[in-house]
Amino acid sequence: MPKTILKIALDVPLDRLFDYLSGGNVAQIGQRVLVPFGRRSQIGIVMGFAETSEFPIEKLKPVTQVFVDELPINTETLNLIKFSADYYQYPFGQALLSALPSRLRQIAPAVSRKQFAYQLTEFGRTQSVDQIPKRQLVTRRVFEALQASELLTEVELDAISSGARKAAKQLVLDGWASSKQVQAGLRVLEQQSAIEPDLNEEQAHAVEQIVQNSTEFKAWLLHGITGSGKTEVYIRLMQHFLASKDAQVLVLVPEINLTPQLESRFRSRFANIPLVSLHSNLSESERLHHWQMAQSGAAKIVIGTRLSIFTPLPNLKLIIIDEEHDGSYKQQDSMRYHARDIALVRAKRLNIPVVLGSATPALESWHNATANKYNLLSLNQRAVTAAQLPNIECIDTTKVNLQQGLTPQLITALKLRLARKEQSLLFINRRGYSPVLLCSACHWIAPCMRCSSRLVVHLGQRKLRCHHCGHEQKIPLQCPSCGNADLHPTGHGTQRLEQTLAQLLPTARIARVDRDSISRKNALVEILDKVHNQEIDILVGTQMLAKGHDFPNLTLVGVIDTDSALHSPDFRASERLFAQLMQVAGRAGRADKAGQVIIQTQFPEHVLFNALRSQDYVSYANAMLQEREQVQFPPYVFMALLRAEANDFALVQQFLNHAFKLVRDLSTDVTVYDPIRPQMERLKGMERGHVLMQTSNRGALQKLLRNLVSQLRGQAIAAKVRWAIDVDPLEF
DNA sequence: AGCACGCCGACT
DNA sequence: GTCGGCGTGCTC
Repeated sequence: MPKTILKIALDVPLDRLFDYLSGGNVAQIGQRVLVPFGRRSQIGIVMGFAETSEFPIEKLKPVTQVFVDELPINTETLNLIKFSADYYQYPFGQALLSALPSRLRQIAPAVSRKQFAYQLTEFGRTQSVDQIPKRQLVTRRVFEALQASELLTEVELDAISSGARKAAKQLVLDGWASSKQVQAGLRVLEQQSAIEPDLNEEQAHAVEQIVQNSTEFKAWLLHGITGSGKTEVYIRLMQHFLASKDAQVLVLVPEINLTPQLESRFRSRFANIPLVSLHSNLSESERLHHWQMAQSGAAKIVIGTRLSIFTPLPNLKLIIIDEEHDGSYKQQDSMRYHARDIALVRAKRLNIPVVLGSATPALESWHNATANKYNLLSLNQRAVTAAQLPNIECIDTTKVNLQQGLTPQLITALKLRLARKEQSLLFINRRGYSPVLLCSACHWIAPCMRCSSRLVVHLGQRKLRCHHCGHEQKIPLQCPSCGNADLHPTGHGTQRLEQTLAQLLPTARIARVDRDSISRKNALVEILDKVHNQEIDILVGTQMLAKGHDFPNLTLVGVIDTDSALHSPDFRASERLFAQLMQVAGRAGRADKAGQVIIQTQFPEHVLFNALRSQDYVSYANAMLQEREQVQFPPYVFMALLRAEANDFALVQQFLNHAFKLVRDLSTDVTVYDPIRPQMERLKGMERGHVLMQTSNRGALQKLLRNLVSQLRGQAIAAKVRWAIDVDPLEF
């Protein structure tokens, strides 16, 4: 009996596979297919074969099309996604399809597209670069590259410059070059790799340890203070692994902002090794192309954001997770996975090493390191030996007269840098002009109608804006509550700080970096270039500035207001704040100049600042862990949230009460708490609530969640609210 | 999730 | 008389 039935995963919120007749088509596991589903067509992935079906055989439909020209997804990737879907209580088909580039979710064959490639004509070969005007730099470089190479594809041209395609087209018009269509591939230009810096003893030790254990699963926690040269350790490791034929390395980075930076550093050091990036700033076709290069094994280095943890990589030999503590590794909608945790699972299943790098490891990771589940490697010296640690001081804002929110000490320090022609960075985690619009008469505050939040004043556009739902409205001329015309923007945001500085220090050249000023595609790169060229004296910005950027002439970092995080009800707030402040402090004095960090706070004696002043992650982490253990918080217990939202809170409450009772009856090993409302009670017009489940027994929690989800799916009330399970939640 | 069917209220 | 509201049910 031939196996004529295909078991197919579809992008539907039903956690099962669907049976189809193969219809004579030959398909492999992991292959993409098109099938009829209800009245429409759907893309599916073949997950298995069978001879019989539980479903009435006469109702089975045949698959419409098998995309035989595409590589099937390998079983390692399928199994990893299956594990994730089970662990995070998410329908497998949806988890699988959402891990693919969007082009592969669309109903069209996605064979690698054709692209144009250029070569010199007979005439072009007789020409010299000196005939091209010196100012047409890109054209000159493209011409030289064409001289050096037989054929250059568009992707290869992109590596020269963003204007290189245009220059190549012009060369065709001039008769110097010709173009033709070729199958998209991935070659690299022959060029010299950048010079290798020497490693210090700690770096060398770290590399050696991992290299000596390179063929088995081990989790390495690379704890290195800012400037200690973690990236150089990654590069040496990659060199080692990539030396064996076909080997692939996956590097995860927290945000797209950091991708181009690391990408160019890797490209300069791995000039002849094919590298692709995977992040949401790519166009759909770029994303597909890069993904397919990874899947085929052509790309040896893959650098990407969290979603790239699910990329099929046939010869994966090493996973590196940079800034492993970063919260953006956790997806906050649909399947709420943590890319770092999935990376650990993937490495373990492949029996390969995984390296977690951070200056301030997540407490979960630190806990695992101290419990010897992870292997700890410490980098305590700054890689540039002359570089000194910054001097950190807290200024008590209750004891001095503030000038527009700035302490005299900070202003003096800023003036000193200006006089010395050194640069400063002011860190303030609030976008906009001021976070609150306040009525001086009745103390009315402009609220967001759709969220339980306040509207932020944006003076530039003369608008009030909600940073949670994006709602915008005009700034009212009088108080809607009492009619008073005296409305005050209260508190400080980046825009106001920028304005204040311009008044106080009229000679200073100031640049602001936040989501508003960076929305244009190359804006951040342009500002950072200006900083490097000493065209900026003071940078004002949000946490976007905290990460990765290296400014040798920056010697002062000011932190304006972080007190709200000190007393936040979120038990992870202080961990996050500490990591953030360590990171910004690390921006100061990276080269041969000692840095100064000034923190303005009402609580200068807070333990967090004491730890920060001595740059002592280890003691602070241990102290935080002790606290967590006493009150039984993660990592000492495992948590899961049942989140729900609806227009009408009564429905949410009814649903959560029902779920609460279910959980109570389902498991004795898991503690369940009464439904409560999250910090953001209302978001985008939806009333929200959640139920917290907690246990020291991960297996019991998994079992409970499986039962809970299957029971809830049948309930009428569950259809009236939007609900989701969040395993190992980061936000409450 | 879509997309149907289905049974009740105000409109050309 | 029908257009359309969203409840309910199904998809191999």
